[in-house]
Amino acid sequence: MNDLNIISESLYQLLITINRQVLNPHEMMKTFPVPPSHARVLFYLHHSGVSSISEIATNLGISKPNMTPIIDNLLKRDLVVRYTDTSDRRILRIKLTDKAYELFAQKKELIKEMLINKISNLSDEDLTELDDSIVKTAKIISKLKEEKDTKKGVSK
Amino acid sequence: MNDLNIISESLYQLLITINRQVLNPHEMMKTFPVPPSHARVLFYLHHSGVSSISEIATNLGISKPNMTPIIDNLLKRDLVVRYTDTSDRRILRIKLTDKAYELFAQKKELIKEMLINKISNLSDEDLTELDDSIVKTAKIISKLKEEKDTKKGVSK
DNA sequence: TATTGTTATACTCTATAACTATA
DNA sequence: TATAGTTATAGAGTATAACAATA
Repeated sequence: MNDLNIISESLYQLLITINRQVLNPHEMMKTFPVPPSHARVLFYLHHSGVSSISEIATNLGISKPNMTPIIDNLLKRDLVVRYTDTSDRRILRIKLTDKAYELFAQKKELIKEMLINKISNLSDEDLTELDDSIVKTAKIISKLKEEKDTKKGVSK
Repeated sequence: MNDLNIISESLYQLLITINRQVLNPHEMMKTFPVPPSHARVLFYLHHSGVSSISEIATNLGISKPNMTPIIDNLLKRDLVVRYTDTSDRRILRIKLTDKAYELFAQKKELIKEMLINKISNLSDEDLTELDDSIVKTAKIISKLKEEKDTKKGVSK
């Protein structure tokens, strides 16, 4: 029988350490050519695929009226396309463009370069152990369920 | 000889997985009773101790004029105290109050409860392996150097 | 009658330029 | 002359309430 309290403490410390020493989310968001809320919408679409405006708003905790200028801005920058759902003409579907996918690929490479730079001073022994423990951690964490509202339309 | 490219890919995937499945930084920031920039100042002070206004501004990428209302607001909420440096009367030192430290302790407990809730469905075997790999990962990551500007006063 | 998304609007957060005080 | 921090101000981001269109 495991002590969940101890494991959650370890996990908490890991999260703190990562944010301080590896990748600060705020710094990462700032590398995107759009404001933070807009970048969050892009991340959401990158992960979830085509989504309605309400679905994005609910899952990201952004107010619906605020979505209009955000999507307008992303449209202007050719990062998303917007089209009406044929079966329910109230709903607008938002989809990332190829340009957006390219942007994500570029950012990923930049982040990886930064990570390489950070870990390059570790000993070979540490690197081997790090790779092993990272893969194990990620594998188990990916089993955790992700809570998300996947309804097409979304009530309050 | 390790392949840094492969390890950085593993690390990148871990960061993505954590943000999606474990703890979203944006959600965590929103639980603080102050705007995001104010919460970032609190985090900075919690980690770095007493700091000057310029030091905080430079390290967090916040403009100096913007620091004035942020510190005023934190003062009003009794989360920081402000006092003049005796050796250089231009400099204001900012320090967290006991109330702020209590707030951090409370938030930590809430996050740990949330983490326990998330991992409680894992098998005993997974939990044992998770704890082991987390501790190993955190130990090695904590060896990475943290870049920070520690000058008292700070130029551009 | 309920839901999707928008408009109108006010409030909050933020950055740039010009300033005062101290070194 | 340079630096710490502030004031003034305009712009960007956000949320609440009321609305039009569709179901």
